[in-house]
Amino acid sequence: MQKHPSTIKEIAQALNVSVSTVSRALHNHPRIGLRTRQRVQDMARQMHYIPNSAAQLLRKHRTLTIGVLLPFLKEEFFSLAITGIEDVITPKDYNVIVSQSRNCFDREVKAIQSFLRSRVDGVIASISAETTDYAHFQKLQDYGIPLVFFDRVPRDFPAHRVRSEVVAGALAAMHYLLQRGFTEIALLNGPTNLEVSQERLTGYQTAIAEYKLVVQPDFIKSVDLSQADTWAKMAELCRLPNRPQAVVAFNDYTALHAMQWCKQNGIVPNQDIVFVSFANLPVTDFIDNPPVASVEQFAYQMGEKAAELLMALLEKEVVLEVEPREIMIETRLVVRQ
Amino acid sequence: MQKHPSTIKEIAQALNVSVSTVSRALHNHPRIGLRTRQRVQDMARQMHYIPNSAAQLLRKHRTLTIGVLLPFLKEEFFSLAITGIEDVITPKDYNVIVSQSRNCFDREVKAIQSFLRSRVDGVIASISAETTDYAHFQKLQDYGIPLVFFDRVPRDFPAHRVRSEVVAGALAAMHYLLQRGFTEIALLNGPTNLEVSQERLTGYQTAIAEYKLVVQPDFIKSVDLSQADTWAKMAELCRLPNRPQAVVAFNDYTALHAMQWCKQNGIVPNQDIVFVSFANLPVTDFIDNPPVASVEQFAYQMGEKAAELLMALLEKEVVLEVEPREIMIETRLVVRQ
DNA sequence: ATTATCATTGCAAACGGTTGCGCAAAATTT
DNA sequence: AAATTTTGCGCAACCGTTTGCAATGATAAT
Repeated sequence: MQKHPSTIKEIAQALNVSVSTVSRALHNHPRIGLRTRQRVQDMARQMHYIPNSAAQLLRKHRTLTIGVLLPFLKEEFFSLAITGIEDVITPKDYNVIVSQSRNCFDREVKAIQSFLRSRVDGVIASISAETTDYAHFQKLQDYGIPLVFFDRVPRDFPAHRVRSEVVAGALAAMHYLLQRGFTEIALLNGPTNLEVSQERLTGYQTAIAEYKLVVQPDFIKSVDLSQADTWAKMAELCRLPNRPQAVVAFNDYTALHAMQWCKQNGIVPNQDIVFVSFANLPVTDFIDNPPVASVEQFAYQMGEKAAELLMALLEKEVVLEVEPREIMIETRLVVRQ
Repeated sequence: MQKHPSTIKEIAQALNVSVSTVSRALHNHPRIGLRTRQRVQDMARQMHYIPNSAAQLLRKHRTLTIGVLLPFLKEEFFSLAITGIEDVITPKDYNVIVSQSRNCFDREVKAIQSFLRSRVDGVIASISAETTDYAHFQKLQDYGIPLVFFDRVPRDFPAHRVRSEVVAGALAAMHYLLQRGFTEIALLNGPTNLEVSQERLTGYQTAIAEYKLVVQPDFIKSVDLSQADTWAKMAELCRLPNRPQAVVAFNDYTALHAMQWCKQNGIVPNQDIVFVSFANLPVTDFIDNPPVASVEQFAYQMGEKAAELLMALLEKEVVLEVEPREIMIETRLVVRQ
């Protein structure tokens, strides 16, 4: 076998036909005779022909590749989402190229630039904890590259988005705690630039108002999603004269970090302080004393929906200037035991 | 701004020079005058020029893209490895396209085919639990595409590989248990097609021999790495007349699955049956009662080393027919508390 | 003044495909 | 039997870049 995969030109020579005939035969073009078509396809197989995507792009202006940008692959939420995306696009012969921002703005920008260079057909993104400037995403739009945000969608940037019903989820979480009789509930929220943080806050505040209680500003903390910051904010909470009885955490990792801190500081999680979180990731199955309840967010489905929306956008040749679509994924409070 | 990123041809027109001049100017070719070079680069910036990688590939026969194939992204071991890979290749302007086999042979083959179509420059792979046929990998080799296996390397297929010192790790794990006085130790091993399984077995057997004990075949189980199978094999182990006092598990997930089964069947993990595992993943930090010891495998470093080796292979124009290189990564037994 | 040298730049052919159009032969219609 | 349609295939341009080679004008050497 040779170093380079064979080309249609080589197939053409071997069969003594033109390259255009080979190209058409391989695509089952109806104007090519059945006989020739067979001969070409046989020869292609025999010569181990593999189409060169790059060459195809050059003519067709599509790479059959989409870029996926997300904060951390190691967070199960995102790897599940990727799987959802894969399952939608692979059957359509698309490929995905992933990049992690690791919650760092610069890396995010670099990733988008790289997507641009490889001329991805579309992008699915979940923004970093630091992102407040959206010029890099704007650039995608300017070039007409469809963009779908999921989960960590930006607050002030209009674009297609797939979100979960966080407000409802936060409400459910709060109702659960309030019904259990807790009144001192803290919110260990995420970065304020994320809409999903804002929504948690809304749900939190609404529920407190419903119960005619008063929101205590000290109980609302915003963490940058690092372990260190979560620990710091937990310390602040526990230093308050009225220590919270319960904590609603931004996600499972935040909750687990917070619970870690508790254990290291003589506070028994879910006993001294009750934890409720978002995401309900499979990893929590392994944990003996997980948050007592978690708002399931269906990561896989979010990935699926985001990919489906993107595929739909790619389908229509001209991306007509539709207003950004928003797809909501239900959430569900899962109470353990 | 326009729909398509501008091309060097457009830049050439705008400046009334030839495309070759533009191309050279952008690459700081010494034969282009300083003045022209400046004008071109300024104009390129102004017109938001982004090189088209596909077009470059066509000429240069390289995509600056590598394919990474692994079983599951959601397993922290692999997402850490990816991060290691990224950190090595991104500075060199390479991109990674990932595919999950999900331990399924067909998916693995499809992924490689897709890599081939996109003409990746190289491939880093960790094989699926099902893989015993290596024709798809052979194909890569035939086309001269460098291939580096890591962690889950095939047993009977010669290729570059990055492995950890599993035998030593298994020995350490066994020594730990034997020294604690256990004699009835089971091995909850992985699929036999994986070299890493074989190595665990070797370490296991060696240690038992060292202690003048006799290997009990019933104590050696091979699981397909699914939760269901792990549960089944644990059930078998516990049904034995002489139930094992300790279990060495293939990796953290296997251990956690096994411990789950124990809890559901009235057996207290690490008390009735002591668990030792491989990998020592960060997730285990969140677990109250993790395996008492774990053989740290340095996933990130494995990714790094694999990427470095691949880069080295890509560097040398002609991939001379060197014998497959093998890089060993140390392991270290971490005993908790 | 003539020639050799050098610094710049352009021409044109790739790279591997796709596709509109044209043309001949075969099949069909009148 | 002539006119028309259908069928099957090739020609050639093009996608965006790179690059060997030739061409140009300016400068230096003779």
